[in-house]
Amino acid sequence: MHDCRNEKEDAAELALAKLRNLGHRITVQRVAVVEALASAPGHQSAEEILVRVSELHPSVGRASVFRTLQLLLRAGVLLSSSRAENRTTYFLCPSGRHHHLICTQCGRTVAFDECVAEDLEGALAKRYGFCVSGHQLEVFGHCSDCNAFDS
Amino acid sequence: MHDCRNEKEDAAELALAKLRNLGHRITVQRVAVVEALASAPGHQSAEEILVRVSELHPSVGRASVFRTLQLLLRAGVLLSSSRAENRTTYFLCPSGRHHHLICTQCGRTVAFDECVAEDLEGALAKRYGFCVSGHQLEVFGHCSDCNAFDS
DNA sequence: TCCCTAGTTGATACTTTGTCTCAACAGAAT
DNA sequence: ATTCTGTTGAGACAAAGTATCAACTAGGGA
Repeated sequence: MHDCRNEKEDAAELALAKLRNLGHRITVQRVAVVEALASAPGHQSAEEILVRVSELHPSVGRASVFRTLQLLLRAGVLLSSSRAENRTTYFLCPSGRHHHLICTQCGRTVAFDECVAEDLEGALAKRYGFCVSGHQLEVFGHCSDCNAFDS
Repeated sequence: MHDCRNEKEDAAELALAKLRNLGHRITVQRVAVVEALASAPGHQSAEEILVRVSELHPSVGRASVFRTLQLLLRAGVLLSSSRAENRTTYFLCPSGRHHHLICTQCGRTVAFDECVAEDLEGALAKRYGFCVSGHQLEVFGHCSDCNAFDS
């Protein structure tokens, strides 16, 4: 349906464009972090990102990686979950919409596409004065493997 | 509309009942953690929970608190967010459904009630073989105060 | 009631994750 | 070139969470 490599490249470009639009400078460090995020499929932990960044650009400091992650989170192009994969993970998602089905037993995570909250965003924006930039939906439960061991 | 105190008591009782039903023992330590979670409105950080637990029951160890939090997460009665309030927070929610509007700038968090994913759960259960126990929707954006400073 | 045993605990050391500080540096506009 | 502001790396620090293991206990059965 989609070409994953192009999606990833788009995600990286969109993320950097968003930073630029918000008035932030595009530095080699920030590019390295975004490329690290885009270079792997799925969610990555902090440690995985640190390793990838230091492979791409060894001189980038640890603090800059975390600063960039925070910046991307605030810009709404990066999502994080402390439940997926049973550790805190990051996922580059410039669309600001990301949905997962997470097994609370084994941490197995499945992405899905249905968007259920588009309509909601307008209503919330009006009611609370929020300027909505995206959303994240996590559905919890037990996967088929883990169900087998349940009572 | 609702009586908050009763809601909180219900939440604590439901949470403990869920643990018991899953075959876990109800110990004074676990009761203390659940009561600590239920004793404050809104989200609490790990440190706040640790303080409250040690007030309620000073002999409860740090490891037991985190073990109980993990147990409650897996049981589907506790939700956590690493974005709300700009730190990792926990929220006792036996219904398994919890929704927030989070300002990515200042961390301000507003809860809302609309449930948009009920229909989705059945479809996901069927498609992926998941036994769904709940979901968490987080909507990101800028609150009215922070909008004032945006370009 | 007492016993048995698997489940649970506290203490503590450890790891991971993330933040802070500050002097040095870099980009863009003058 | 100068200036101003945003950004960086290093490393100390803090917060959050995990692992280990001997000791303890809840709760079902005898």
